[in-house]
Amino acid sequence: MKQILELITDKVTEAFETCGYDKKYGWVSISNRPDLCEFQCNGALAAAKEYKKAPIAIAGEVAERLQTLDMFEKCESCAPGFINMNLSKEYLASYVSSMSADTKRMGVDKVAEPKKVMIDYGGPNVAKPLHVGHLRSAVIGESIKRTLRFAGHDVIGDVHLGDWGLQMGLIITELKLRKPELVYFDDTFQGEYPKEAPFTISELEEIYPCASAKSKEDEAYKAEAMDATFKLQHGNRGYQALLGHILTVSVNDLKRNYEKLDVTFDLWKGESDAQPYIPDMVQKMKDDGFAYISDGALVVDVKLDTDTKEVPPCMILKSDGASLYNTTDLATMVWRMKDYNPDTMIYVVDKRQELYFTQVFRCAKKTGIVPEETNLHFIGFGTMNGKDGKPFKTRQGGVMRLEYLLSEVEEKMLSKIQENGTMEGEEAAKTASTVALSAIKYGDLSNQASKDYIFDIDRFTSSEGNTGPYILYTIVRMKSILSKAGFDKNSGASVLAAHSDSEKALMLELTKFSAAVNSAATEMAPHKICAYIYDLANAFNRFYHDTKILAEEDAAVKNSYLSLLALTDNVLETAINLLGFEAPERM
RNA sequence: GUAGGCGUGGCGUAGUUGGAUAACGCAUCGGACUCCGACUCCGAAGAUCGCCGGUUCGAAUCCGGUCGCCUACACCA
Repeated sequence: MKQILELITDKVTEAFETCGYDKKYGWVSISNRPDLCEFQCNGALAAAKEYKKAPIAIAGEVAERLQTLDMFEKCESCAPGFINMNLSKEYLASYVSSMSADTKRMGVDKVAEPKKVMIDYGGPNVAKPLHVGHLRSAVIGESIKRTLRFAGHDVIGDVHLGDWGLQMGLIITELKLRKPELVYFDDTFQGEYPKEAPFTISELEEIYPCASAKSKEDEAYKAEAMDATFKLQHGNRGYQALLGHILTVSVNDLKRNYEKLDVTFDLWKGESDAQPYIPDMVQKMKDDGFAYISDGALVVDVKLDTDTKEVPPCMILKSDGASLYNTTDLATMVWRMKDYNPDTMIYVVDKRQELYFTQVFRCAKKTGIVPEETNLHFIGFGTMNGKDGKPFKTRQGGVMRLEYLLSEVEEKMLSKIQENGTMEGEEAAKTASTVALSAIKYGDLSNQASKDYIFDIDRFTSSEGNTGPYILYTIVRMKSILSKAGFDKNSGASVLAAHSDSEKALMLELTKFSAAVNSAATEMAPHKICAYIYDLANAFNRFYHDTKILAEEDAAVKNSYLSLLALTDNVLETAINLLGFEAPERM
């Protein structure tokens, strides 16, 4: 279905042409003066230069021609040369009705050329609990994934686990100290290792920080951990079996936590999956003459003449010959290209890693790991700060676990529900977590991803203002009316011409859905969806305020109202789904 | 030091391919409704868009300079 702006632009373009002007002047935008009109065209102002004619004269000619169309209710020129347009109520109603008939997509077309997109987000570390630092990547990545998918692309999400390196050696070392009797530490053992892991997730979460702290004080301990890491990476059977257990236990726990956030991944690959590709990759870089030794380390130059800043070479191997983060990330691209051959790879990462990723991206292109036409896209997000404007910390000053943050917000929502006394028990708890998630995600996503933002729990959980709970409340209210009326939400029934200004305004807002989704998808900017949702919710509330829906006596009018409500509900629920949360039935 | 980002009413944020009176929320003040579920609606007050200059008929937006804050600058990920 064509977007409303395209349809109008088509007509205005045509009018410019028939009046003898270039069609490029016919572009139309949504009015920035809603008090004057709904849509505007500024083309006459620009055309005035080329045709050496007063802009108002050009605008007048074009407007006169447009007036003859029944698409418009009003179409007039306005000093110094604007063309102001209002759609006719009938035309608008018919457009909205066709949106309504399309109950799955509400008039949003899929992209003409779907791309295969891999999106790398999450980035949790094995054996370590998720903390608030992981929140933004998960929330933003999930939303972009869903939005691109809705737009029609083929999207694969990969969690990209941190499951390689010294941390594994540390865990093994500490485990050996505590339970030396385990068969994993018996080098002579030839049999099959137990299927059951020799630890639980809570033990694991305790072991890692303990080992990490010890290694900082105890040189010998650290040496042992490094040795364990080396053995693990060079085929020690027992250690590899342990790694398998660590992965299983940890990934199960991570899945549980991501599930609470309503975040899912198609792939649970990690750094360890990239290791087999490293030797050949490095060898090829050497053979092709890209990699050379600098200060003992193997590097690839990625500087460009156009750089205004110093871009250091991309390091491939450390001077001791060991691989590092870069190596793993590049090798990850190797298997991603080999197994999936995506058109685009997106990385949703802290913006402080931008320079690092330009190095890696350039290196990947230069060495041919990734072909020139593949799009590598870095989405850097800012820091989540506390009310003091500094990075978010617990009261004790530590890093807060994501689970605790989540339950704190849930408790807050639960107490609100209890105050209202509308529900209790399991339903109350479930609703509280649904609303809590909306508060957290909407609070995050309504800001531009690249900017820092302040996590203000009181503001985010409020049911007033531009918040998740406000949006949900608006939706719940609509659902309630629809169910009271016994209206089938998915009937796709048509809508009559607007009876009031607020109803027309609501319809106009609905027509902008397609454009909003499109720009959010192409710009990978979830905050655009938030802005749209909020505008739509407001438009609905204005309509709701001055229209008695259930009490409407004319059955046809009432039915039209309900259709409009169903469509609004449908659009809002689809939109919040793109943000990664959903609405409860009641709240 | 070099490079990048940011600076918009008291607070939190939109708006940056240049376009009409700089938008929204919170907070403040005044009304309406209290009916279809924590509400909602209408209105008022409040910003020389960090500062200076330039380009333009027109600048929050582009250019130059300047101040402030944040960040990154190879053997950590």
